[in-house]
Amino acid sequence: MENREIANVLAETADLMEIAAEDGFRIRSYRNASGTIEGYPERMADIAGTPDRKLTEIPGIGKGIAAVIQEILRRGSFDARDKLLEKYPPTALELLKIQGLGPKSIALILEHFRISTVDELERLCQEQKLRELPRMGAKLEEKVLRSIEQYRASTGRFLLPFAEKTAAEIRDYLAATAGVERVTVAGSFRRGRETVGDLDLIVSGPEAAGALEKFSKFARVQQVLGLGPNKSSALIGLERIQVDVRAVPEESYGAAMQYFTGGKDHNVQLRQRALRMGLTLNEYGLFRLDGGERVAGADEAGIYQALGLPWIPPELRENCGEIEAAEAGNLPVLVELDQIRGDLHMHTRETDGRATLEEMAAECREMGYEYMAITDHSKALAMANGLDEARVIEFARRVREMEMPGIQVFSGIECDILRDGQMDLAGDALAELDWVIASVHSHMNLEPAEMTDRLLRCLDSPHVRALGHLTGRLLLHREGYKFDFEAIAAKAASKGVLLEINASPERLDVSGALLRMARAKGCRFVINTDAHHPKHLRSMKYGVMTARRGWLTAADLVNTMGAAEFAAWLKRG
DNA sequence: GCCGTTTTCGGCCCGACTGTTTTCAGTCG
Repeated sequence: MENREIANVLAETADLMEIAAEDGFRIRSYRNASGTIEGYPERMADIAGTPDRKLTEIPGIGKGIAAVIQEILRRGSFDARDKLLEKYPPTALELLKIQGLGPKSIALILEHFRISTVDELERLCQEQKLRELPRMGAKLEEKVLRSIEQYRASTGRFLLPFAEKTAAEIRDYLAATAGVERVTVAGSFRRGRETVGDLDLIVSGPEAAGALEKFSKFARVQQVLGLGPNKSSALIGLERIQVDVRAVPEESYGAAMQYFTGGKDHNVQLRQRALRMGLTLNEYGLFRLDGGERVAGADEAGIYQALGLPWIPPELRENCGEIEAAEAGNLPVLVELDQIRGDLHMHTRETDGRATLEEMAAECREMGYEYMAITDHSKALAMANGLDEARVIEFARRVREMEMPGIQVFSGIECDILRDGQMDLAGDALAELDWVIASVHSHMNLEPAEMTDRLLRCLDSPHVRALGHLTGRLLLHREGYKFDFEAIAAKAASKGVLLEINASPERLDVSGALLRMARAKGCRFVINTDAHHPKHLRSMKYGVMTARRGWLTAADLVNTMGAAEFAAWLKRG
């Protein structure tokens, strides 16, 4: 059993304990343990299986939870969890995902109504039954109905780390088949979409058809949806993500990649272009209309070339001008992951991060960065133990004095933007720092005009160098807040304030389309991970994909600069 | 339930908003 699975069991149990109104601190211990285990570099199973090692070595894991982990490793669950699952339907956990309903409300609802699904909850609201319960009224019913809508819109889509991990597992599994030469992930994942609905894999080689058979026997298959000589589909894992695997002949490999990478509209444009040239394009290749002679198909670039175009990077294939740009020779040279020289937004234990300053710095250095910035929270974020002026200054001193050869560490802050647009920290404290990101973490439901004014106002602070996770969107969870993005981008450009491309796979909150708009207004950008743990630093790749979807080049970003150049840029008054 | 230690138990994260109240519980971040 993998750490992630153990962490899931513990986190779910914590949710159930919350519904059961158990002691809050005990619940927190379970949550803490879950987080620790998820990010722990060694497998729990290995530690538990080594005679002279103890799970209690791990901070946050004491005797109680160590025993629980042992039990989970043995049988997938544990006693206290089983008892909770007898008391509450397993779907109680699903109800917790509805924004606006917390554990107390769910416990109350489950006590009074025999419901177990989101559909039934919806009916309760529609029939105005919720208001029969204490402290629940019409407003809440409306709110829950809205939340259910949002919840439904997000189910069936998946965040990139899960999609990536699943795709890699299946790719490796299929690639290990004799006679399979190539296995590649296509689809929206290849285009770098922020979330994916399903996975498309293309397989080729003399035994490609055998790989389809093998795929249907993959250990994590929940349900086989179809299995033929050319294609197999299945739902994978408890999450039931649909995975389609297609076997194609070698000479069609590029055509299949092109066809199944999409996007749909890009492909329509491309096929129309082919027709105008007396050609026809499908997933098997590019052929002459008269006579059917094959023109291209083995590799993707050959297809574009035969259509009179340079190869177009997948991230651009959304039919938003990329074919015209390709034709005119104006495709941008998109930024690449290995051009990123530093990460400028991360947290430590000083506030709500899970690792120390030194641990974060060591990992950044390990990743080959030349520089980095520590940006913990400011005091308005009380739940994260945000820094006040005195702690900011003291912490900045520690950052500067830290011994970490090989990487330059800038002192920074992620400073809250208060409701009125003022910075959460006094100007003279901010002036002590090398780097200030301004972010919204509260009052996210302001009227658009008020939110716009708030953000415009914060741009007047001379200390602000970047706007952090500008739209506030949490993928599959929360919409971004409403404001006049163009106005903010225009002012940020004129003030020389960067827009952050937040690479956290739960955010990626500034879409490619918005990035393009901002770039047209003259904005520059920084890609940051907002890491709360060293492993989160590896999310940089998602930010780069998003930047590429925004047509950005290395020159549009500041963290592609070398350390000296970036330091000089920081110092510009 | 964990931690640290004062080795046997107390501290652990809290402010603001919302909707429902009529003084506050629940939720969120």
